Amino acid sequence: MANLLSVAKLAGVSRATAARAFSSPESLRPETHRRVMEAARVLGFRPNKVAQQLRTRATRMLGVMVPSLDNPVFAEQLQAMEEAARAAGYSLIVTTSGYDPGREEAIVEEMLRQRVDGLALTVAEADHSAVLVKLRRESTPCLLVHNPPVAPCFPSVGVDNRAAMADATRYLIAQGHRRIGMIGGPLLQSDRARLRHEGYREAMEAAGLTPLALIEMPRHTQVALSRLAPALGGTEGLTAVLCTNDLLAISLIGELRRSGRSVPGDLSVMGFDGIELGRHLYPSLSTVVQPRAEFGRVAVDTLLALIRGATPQPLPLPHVLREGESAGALPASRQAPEPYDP
Amino acid sequence: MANLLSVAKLAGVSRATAARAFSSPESLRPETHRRVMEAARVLGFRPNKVAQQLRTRATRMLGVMVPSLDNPVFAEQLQAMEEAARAAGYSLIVTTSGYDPGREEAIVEEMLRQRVDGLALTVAEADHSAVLVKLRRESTPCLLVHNPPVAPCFPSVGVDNRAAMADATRYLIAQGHRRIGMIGGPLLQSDRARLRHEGYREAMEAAGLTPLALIEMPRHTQVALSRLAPALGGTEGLTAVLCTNDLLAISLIGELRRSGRSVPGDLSVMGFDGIELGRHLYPSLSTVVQPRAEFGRVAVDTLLALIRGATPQPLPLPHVLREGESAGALPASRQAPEPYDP
DNA sequence: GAACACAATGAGATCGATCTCATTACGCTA
DNA sequence: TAGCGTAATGAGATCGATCTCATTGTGTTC
Repeated sequence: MANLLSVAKLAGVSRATAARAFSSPESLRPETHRRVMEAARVLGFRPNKVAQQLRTRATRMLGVMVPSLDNPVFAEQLQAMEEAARAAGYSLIVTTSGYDPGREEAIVEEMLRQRVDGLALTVAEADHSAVLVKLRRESTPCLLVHNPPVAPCFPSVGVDNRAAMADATRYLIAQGHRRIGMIGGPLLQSDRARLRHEGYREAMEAAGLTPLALIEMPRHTQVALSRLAPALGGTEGLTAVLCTNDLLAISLIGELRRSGRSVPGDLSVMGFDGIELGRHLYPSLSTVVQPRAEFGRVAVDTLLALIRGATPQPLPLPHVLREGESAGALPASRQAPEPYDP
Repeated sequence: MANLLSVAKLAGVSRATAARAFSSPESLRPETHRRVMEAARVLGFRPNKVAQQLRTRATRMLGVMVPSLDNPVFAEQLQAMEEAARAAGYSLIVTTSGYDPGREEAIVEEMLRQRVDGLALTVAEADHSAVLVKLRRESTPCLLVHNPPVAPCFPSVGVDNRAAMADATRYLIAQGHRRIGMIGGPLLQSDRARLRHEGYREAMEAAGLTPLALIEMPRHTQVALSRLAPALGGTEGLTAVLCTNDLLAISLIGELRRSGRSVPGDLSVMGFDGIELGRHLYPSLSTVVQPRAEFGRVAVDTLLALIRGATPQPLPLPHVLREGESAGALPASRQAPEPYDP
C-alpha cells in the first residue's frame, strides 16, 4: 500500500513536505500542495493511523468497558458515547466484562497496551475493584460510568442512585402504598444496587415504614416469581415492588400477568433506568429515567477533558421519574389496616 | 513509560533479546529470560501494541459497524462478537451508522486508516451501497452481517430473510388467518425488509391469499397506530400483522392494548429477531428468532478465516419460529366470509 | 585439542508517519 | 542587482517494537 514516501517521490518533494500537505496545507505553496494531493490521489494513498499514533504518542482511541450489552441501558449509553466520540475525532474500543473481575483485569491491561488515550469503565464494585487499584498507579485518564464516585481518584458520571431510588419510593408512598419491597439481580453487593437499596430504606424509614431486605433474583434480566411469591400472598403481602432495573421490572410484570395477577391492580411495579422500550409496553413502565444519551455525551466530554489535563468534577446527572401505567394508586380494598399518620 | 530498550539495558541484553523474552521465550537461556522478565517487572514495562502493529502490519483489531445500538438485536450480536473476538485475541472498534450512507462512508474510511484487519458491516442496502463499491477495490477483508449476500464479493452472515418471513406467514395462515398485513420501519427499500416482504408475499400467494403492501412506520422502534388503523377496522380488517422487527411488534402490541384492543384476540402480532426481552412480556412475543449470539460467533469466525486468506462461504444461519402468546388461532367469530379451499 | 554443529545473542534495518532544525527559495526594498 | 527577511522545503532523528542476518558461545565428537 502507498505510503507517504511514495507520494513524496511521485510529487517530487520530500517526505516532510508530503506530510505537511496533510497536516498544515497552509504552510505549502498552493502548487506544491496540489502536486502532493494529486500524487496521493493517483496512488490511492491512505494515511496510516498506526504510524501517526506511534509517532505522536496519542491514539485518539477511548477504551470502553461495560458489564453487558444485553441490557439496553448500556447499549443506549454506548450509542451516545460513540456518536460523541466520533464527533470529537475519537474511536471506541468496546468490551464487555460480564461483571467478572478477571475479565475486567485482562481487558484493562489489553487497552493499556493498546495505549488508549482514556478509559471509561463500569465496574461491579468501584470501592473494592482490583482493576481500579491498578489504574490508580497508571497515568491513563480514567472515568467511571454508573459507579458512584466512591473512589477518590476517579471522576464518575451517573445519577445519584440513592436519591433516585428514594424518589421512586416516595412516589409509591404518595400513591398510598405502605408495604413496598425491592428486588435486584444477583449482585446484591454491587455498589449501585446497594445505594439504591439505601435510598429505598431511607425513604421508607422517613415515612415511618419498615424497609425490607433486597430480594435477590438469579439473573439481572429475568425474575423468578417463586422467589417473590412468599412476599406477595395474603392481606399482609406487598402492594408495590421497586426493581433495580427495567428488565427485571418488565419481566416481573410479564410473570405476574401470566400468573393471573394484574399490574398495577394487584401489584404496582417500578423499574429503574428508563429504557426506551418501557414507554411502549402495556402497561407502560413507571420508572426512574437515567438520561442515557446524556450519560454518553457527558462521559465522553469529561474523559476528553481529563485527557487534556483538566480535572473535571462532573456533577451527578439529573434523574427523572417517569410515571407510567405499571404503578398506580393503592386500591381502597388493599389499604393497610393501620392508616399512615405521622 | 518504559520501553523494550530500557528493559534490555537493565537486563544487560540487546533489544532483540529482550523482545525474544516475550515472543519466543524458549529460544532464550532460562537465566537470560529470567533476567529480562525481572527487569520488565521492575520497570513496569508494558508492551506497546501500536509499535507492534506498525511493525507487524497487523492490528488484531476488527472494525464493526451496525446501524444502531438502540435495537437489542444489534447489541446482542455485538456482545457475542466481542466475546468471540477477545477469545481470539482481537479487539473491536465499534461504530454506528444510523443507516446514513454518509456516515457509513466516513466510518469505513476511518477504519481503513486505522488499518483494522477486517470489517464486519451491516449496511442499509447492500446492493447499492457506495461504501461496498469502494471496499471492493480494497484488500481489507470484509464481511456483511444481516445483509443478504447479493454482492458477489462479500461473504455474508445472516438468516434467510425471505424463507424466515415465509415461515412466519405460513404459521399465521395455519392458525386460520387470511387477512394478514405487514409493517416495517422507514426504510422500505432496505434489502432485508424487501426480502422479508417477498417471503410474506410468496407465502400468501402460495396459499391463494392476497398480499398487501408493506405499511411504513416513521421509526424503526415505534409504531404509529394511525398508519395502521385504516387496515384494522370492520369485518374486512386485518386479523394478523407481521412486523419487520421485534421492537415494532412490541410497540404495536402496547398501542393496541392501550386503545382497548386485545392481542391476539383482536389482532395477532408477530415479531422478527427474537430479542430476549420478548420472552418475558405478557403476552409473550411470537417471533422469528435470529440466533444473534451465533451470528456474532460465526461473524467473527468467518472474518478471521477471511483474514487468514481463506474464502469461506458461510451458509445462512437457521432461524427458529418461537411461538409466543401474541399470535394465536383466529377466533371463529372472525372467520373470513369465504372459507379457504384450494 | 581442533573442528564442527547448533544454540544464543547482537547489530542494524524497518514499519510509516511527525518533528526539529538547517537550508534553500522567494519577494521586497534600496 | 545586491541584500535581507521570511516563506518553503529538505535531511535526519524519532516513536517502540520485530525481523533478518551475522556473530559469538557452547557442547560434542574424533
